Amino acid sequence: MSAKIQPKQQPNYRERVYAVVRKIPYGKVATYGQVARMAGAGITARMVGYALAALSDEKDVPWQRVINHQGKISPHGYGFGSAMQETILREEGVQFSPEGVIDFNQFGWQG
DNA sequence: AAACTGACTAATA
DNA sequence: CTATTAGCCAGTT
Repeated sequence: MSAKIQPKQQPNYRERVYAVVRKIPYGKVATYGQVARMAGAGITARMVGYALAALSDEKDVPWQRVINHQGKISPHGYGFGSAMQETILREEGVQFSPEGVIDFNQFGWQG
């Protein structure tokens, strides 16, 4: 019997990160550290970034709503991915300061 | 297997 | 306010 199928873990830490990111409501933003803490122990701010980077084109995850704790968008890599992120957030109603900073007091997700 | 890198944060100076 | 250092852990080379 039996058979214990799956010889391996499934619990991808990424799934936990995505689950939290999906919870971010429209028009709100959260920091990597915040998401990491909500995802539970074992998840660090960097892991959130890796998970999102590995995400790729999953539209099921509002990765654009995740920003760094400075209230700004972190520089990605090549291309203007970060610029696109700002555009998307503006579309959602998020306002940016002249410096490109988002006011957590107004748009920060309080979960 | 060791070394390097990376969408981060917090603490210190 | 900026700059620097350390901690963090997974994925890649």
